[in-house]
Amino acid sequence: MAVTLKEVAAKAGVSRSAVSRTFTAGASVSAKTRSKVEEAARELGYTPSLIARSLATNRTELIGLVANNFQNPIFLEVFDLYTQALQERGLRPLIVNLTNETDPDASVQMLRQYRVDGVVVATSTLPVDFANAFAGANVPVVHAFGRHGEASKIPVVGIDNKACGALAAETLLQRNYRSIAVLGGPQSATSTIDRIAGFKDRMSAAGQPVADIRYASNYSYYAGREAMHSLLSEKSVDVVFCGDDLICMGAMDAARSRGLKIPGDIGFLGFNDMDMASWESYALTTIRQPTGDIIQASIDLISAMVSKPDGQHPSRLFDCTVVERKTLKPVSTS
Amino acid sequence: MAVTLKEVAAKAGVSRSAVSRTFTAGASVSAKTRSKVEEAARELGYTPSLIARSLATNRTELIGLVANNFQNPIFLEVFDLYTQALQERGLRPLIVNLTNETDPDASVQMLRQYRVDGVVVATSTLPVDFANAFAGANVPVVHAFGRHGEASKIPVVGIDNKACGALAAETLLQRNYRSIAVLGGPQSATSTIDRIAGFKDRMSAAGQPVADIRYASNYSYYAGREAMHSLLSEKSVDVVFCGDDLICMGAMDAARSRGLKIPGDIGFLGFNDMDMASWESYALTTIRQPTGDIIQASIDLISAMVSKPDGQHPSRLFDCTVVERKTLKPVSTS
DNA sequence: TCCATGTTTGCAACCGGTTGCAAACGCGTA
DNA sequence: TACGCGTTTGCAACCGGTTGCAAACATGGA
Repeated sequence: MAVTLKEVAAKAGVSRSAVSRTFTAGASVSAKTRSKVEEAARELGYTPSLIARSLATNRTELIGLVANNFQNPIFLEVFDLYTQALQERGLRPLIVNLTNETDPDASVQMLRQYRVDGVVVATSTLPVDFANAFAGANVPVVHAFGRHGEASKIPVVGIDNKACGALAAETLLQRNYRSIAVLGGPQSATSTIDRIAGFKDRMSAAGQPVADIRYASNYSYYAGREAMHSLLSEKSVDVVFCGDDLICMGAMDAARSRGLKIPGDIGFLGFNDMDMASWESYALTTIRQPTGDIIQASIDLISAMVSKPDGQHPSRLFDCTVVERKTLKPVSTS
Repeated sequence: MAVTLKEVAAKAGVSRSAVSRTFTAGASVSAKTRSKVEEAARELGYTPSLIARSLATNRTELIGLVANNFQNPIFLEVFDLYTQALQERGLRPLIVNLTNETDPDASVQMLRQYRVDGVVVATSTLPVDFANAFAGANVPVVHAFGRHGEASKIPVVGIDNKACGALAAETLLQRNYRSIAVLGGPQSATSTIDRIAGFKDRMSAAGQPVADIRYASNYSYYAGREAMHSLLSEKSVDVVFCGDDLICMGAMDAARSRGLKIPGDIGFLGFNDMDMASWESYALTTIRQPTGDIIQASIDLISAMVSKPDGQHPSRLFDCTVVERKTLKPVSTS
């Protein structure tokens, strides 16, 4: 059906190797042959088959991208950046939607079947079997947005969640908030656990209690709203540190629907700085996670691991920063 | 590196064909051979190479998914549904991020290089060359969310934008709105053109003028907000029909920042019914586009085209419906 | 026991490229 | 003109599977 190497070779009056070489960078071809081949290829509308090439070279230029947060808009940014950054490097993402139903084994299996050169897992929690499954098959894996310092050998690119939790506490303490609550992401997520740990450490260092800690059932607006309603029906607090902007927006709407003014009656501090955080109806003060840097670094890392499997490939952590908008009262200058 | 057919065959004491056949559905293998092979494969951790198989069978099970709306959260829903639906059918998406910078030719080229079985284009405007490029290579293409009734041979799955525009006009007329404005998506998008055409037809059928028509520069919150500010600085209107929910949210925030109450002072009607439309801070009354149905149908269609290239493959259109929330005043019962 | 029939098996060619190797070539110099 | 050296070229084997074909095998009936 499609035009093949052989046909181009015949038309150009050269060998198949010659054609192959004109299409592989850095191979030795004379200018004359090259132009003959290129002309023939153009006339025939030849497109080299990456499938065949992959088979011969044992490289597919395919990177598995595993994710499970298809509900959270932050992931759209992640997607956008990944697909573009990979495209720029001549790589292609093969996406796995790791929803709760599909079992991880099947996904591992399918990525191995396609002989992906490497895998980037972009979920805060990495199923442990994943690591082993790919390690067993000698496929490099990078864990983006993952937990640092795990026993696992898989390099991580992300943030220091404990430090970010501490930064959040610091931010609230500076403003003299007294009754401080935490509304985290799913309780089982390592990112949640670490952030809250960092948060509590900083609070107790300042001799302050944490008024309430609870968890949204998932990273969604609705989960945030529901958890916040449940919190407010039990007690009143001055400020809430949320584990995710989306959760925070849900929480804000819950507070507003109970007649509370933001930031007058209650303050909110988000996490991520997703695009929507700047929308006027929310104008969320939030801890910014440098998504772009993390993604760029994780692609750099996986590329390096693919080309130098035996090299050193250390984890990389980035700093978070506070983005000031309108959901917290100003820093106390007393 | 990876375990191959040959090694499994050797271990199981059978021919390579026998191994191949135990891994291809519907092939003739005795129960005894099959179990020998399966055991050997398990012990060796064998995973058949889809690359090699694709080369031999001329089928990759890869579907190109081309999109350019990586900014719009509606696309996350689209993504989620596509990846899942494809996974269920044993197909895999190969995603192309058609940003303004990347030239379409390169994307066509890369999808052809990977020998995708088919392509789903999920953007409202399909670059015309796309069609020809794939048609030339005999690759089936489906245009999801596209314009129906074009001269092009490419089947479309989507909605009847003119009818939806008329539905929007009808909805506003029923509520006795008088000074009615339209804030469309990008002016060049065919979906915008058609919706507005349908809208105007219905309005003039009722003998009503359209107070203002303008366009957001892209499908974003910010573009909507900016366009709305520009509208309100020139005139005041009773209600605005927006070409997209996201644009509508931006427009709502612009109106609110000027002190207008919704729906008291001004009404809004959105389009799409994306997840966020139901958030309390917006509670958008909107025209719902059945995204899930469209995606499912487009996958059905592309699958059919792949397996029966010569069959009839008609376009499919779905109906839109109005989702009532809180941004319009009630239907007038006079 | 022999034959006809249907099933299972292995052989070998093929899918469309890549690449090590040695032969052929081009070119400057003696 | 002959020689040596670096470049370009074609040959042929290989990547890891599939599959048409014919031989080998099993099964049941005569």
